[in-house]
Amino acid sequence: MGRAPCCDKASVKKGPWAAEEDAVLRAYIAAHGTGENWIALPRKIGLNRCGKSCRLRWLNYLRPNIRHGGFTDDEDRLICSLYASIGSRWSTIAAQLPGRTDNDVKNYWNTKLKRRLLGGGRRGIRYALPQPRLILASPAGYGAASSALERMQLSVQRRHGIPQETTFCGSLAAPPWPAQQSLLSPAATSYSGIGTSTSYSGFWSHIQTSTYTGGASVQDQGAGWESSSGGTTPLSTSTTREAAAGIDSSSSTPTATSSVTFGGDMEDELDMLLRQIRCFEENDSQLVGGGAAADGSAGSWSSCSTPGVDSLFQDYVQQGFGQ
DNA sequence: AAGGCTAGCAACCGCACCAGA
DNA sequence: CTCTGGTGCGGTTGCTAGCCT
Repeated sequence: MGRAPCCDKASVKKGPWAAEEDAVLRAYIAAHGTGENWIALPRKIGLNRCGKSCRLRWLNYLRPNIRHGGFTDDEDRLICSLYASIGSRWSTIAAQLPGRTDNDVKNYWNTKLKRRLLGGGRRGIRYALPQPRLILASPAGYGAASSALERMQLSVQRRHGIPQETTFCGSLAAPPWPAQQSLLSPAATSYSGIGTSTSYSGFWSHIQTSTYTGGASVQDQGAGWESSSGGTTPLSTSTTREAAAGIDSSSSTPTATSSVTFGGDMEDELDMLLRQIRCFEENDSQLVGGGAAADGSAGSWSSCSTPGVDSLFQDYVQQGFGQ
C-alpha cells in the first residue's frame, strides 16, 4: 500500500511561480522563519501550492545569498573532484560551494561539465553516450551504472589526461575492472545521515574498507576482494562474472552484498576528501604517468589519492582501460 | 522568415530516512 | 516495535530562449 500524497495534486497549482507567489512566500518566511511545517505552510498563507513545492522554491530560488550561474574554474574543479569521488551527492557537493544549491550544481553538471569532460549528454539518444553493455541485477539500473562509469572515466581522465575516445566509455563491452557489484548495487546509493549518524553503508564504505588485491582474469574477480571490516567479500562472484561479460544476470540475485559499517563520521571523511583534492591540485604533475605507462607498468600513485577508489582505477588502468 | 534543434533552467516526482506518537 | 507524517534528496521532465539550417 502506498502512502498518502502530501497534498491534493489535482487542486494545487503547478508550474512556474508567479512574482506574487514569491513575494507572499518570502514575506512569510522573513517574518516567521522556516522552522514550521512546510506541508501546512501554503494553506496558512493562502498559496495554492504543494508544501514541497514551497520548500523547493525557497531553497533553490528565494533563499538569501543564492548565486545562479557563473560557476568559476575553482568551482568546476571542486565539483568534478567531488563527483569523481563521492558521486551524485549533490547536496553534499553543494554544501562545499557557498551560495550554490544542489539543484544548481546538478543542472550545471548535467548540462555543462558532464558533456565537456565526458562527452555525450542528456536525454538518451539526443546526445547519446555510447552505452556500455553492462546489465545489472540492481533495481537502480542504468542511473547508478552511468553515474559510476562517469566517475571512473572522469577520474581516469583527470589523472592521465586521456582523450575521452580512448577511455572505456566508448568501448566497454567486458570491463575488466572488478567492482561492478559494489559500485552499482542498490546499497551504493544509500547512506544514513551526515553529521547525525556514524553508521554508513554503501559505496563509500566499500571504498574505505575494501581493497582489491588482484584477480586479473574475469574468473578471479570475485575472489580478489578483501574486506578490512571482517573478511566478507562485498561481491557476488556469480553475478560479477556475468556482469563483467555483459550478460544479464537479473536472475541471479546478489547474495553477498553485506553491509559494511563505516567507521567514521561522514563530515570527517568529507574533510579528508577535500584535503585530498587540494593535495591533488598541488601535486597534479606527480599523478600523471602513474599506472598509465605505455608498457603497461603500474607507475606510482600519489598518497593524495582516495584509498580503495584508486586501487580500482590503478587496476583498471594497468589493464589498458578495458581493451 | 520559419521551422527544427539544442541548451539551460526551474520544477515535479518518487523514494528513503527520520522522528514522534 | 510499528505506523505515520514531514523532510531531504536525486533523477527526470517540461518549458523556453537562442542558435542553426
